Amino acid sequence: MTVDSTEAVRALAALAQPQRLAAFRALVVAGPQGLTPGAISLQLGVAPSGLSFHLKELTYAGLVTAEPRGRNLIYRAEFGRMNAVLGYLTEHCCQGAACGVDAAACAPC
Amino acid sequence: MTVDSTEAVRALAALAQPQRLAAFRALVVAGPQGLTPGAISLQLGVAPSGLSFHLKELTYAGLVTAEPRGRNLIYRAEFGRMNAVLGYLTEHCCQGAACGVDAAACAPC
DNA sequence: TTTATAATTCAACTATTATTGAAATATGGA
DNA sequence: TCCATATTTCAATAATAGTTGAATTATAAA
Repeated sequence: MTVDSTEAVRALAALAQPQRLAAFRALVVAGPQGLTPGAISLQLGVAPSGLSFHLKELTYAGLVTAEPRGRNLIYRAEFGRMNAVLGYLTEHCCQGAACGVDAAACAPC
Repeated sequence: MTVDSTEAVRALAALAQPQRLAAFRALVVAGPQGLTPGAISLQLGVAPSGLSFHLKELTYAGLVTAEPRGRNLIYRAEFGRMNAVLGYLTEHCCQGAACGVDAAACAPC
């Protein structure tokens, strides 16, 4: 999976906000099991309506998905998309220059 | 070199704008030689005053530096910083989950 | 010293994004 | 059916970001 520059900008914008980055990180930690907005709201101490706005931004950027489950929604991080964004940045950060990337920085995955 | 979440947000915000991402990419391609604002302005077709604003954002985020040279400025991409941002995202994208990162995505560097 | 060039700064304006609280929608359980 | 819970939507507002063109600063060259 790859991402073009417009999609990259969208994803970067989605993550470029403290609460959204925190929400995304929480979803990353939660893994495939995902989290409900209520759980995220509680965990981060953000108002539900504000969180809903932010989750919509992340969804629009393709970084998370939502699945209805009873009267909850389960939000999950879209790891494939996030990796595609990382791929875009890696590729365009290194083009035409020895950029000294430490392979170890990639290893934790 | 590493980056905390505040610095990561700052860098993401700096790149989350089409003209800035384009300017940064141009500087990455230019490598250590760097580019003057005039050259970037010409290359991307952006107004000098607008470009100056955008370059200031990138500088504030630590992603570029400026060095005076005669009556020009030479802007250069800060590869170390960019890699630190990539490191932050990689680390926090993978935490607690098998995220299926393709090692090849890291290889181009 | 004067002139031309490179870039930034500033002010005014427009557009986008974020926050808040109240109202709406929908589901599950009593 | 009725009530409580989970979440979203909406409207109003506040804050931040981006654009434009004119003015400013500083350097180099004539």
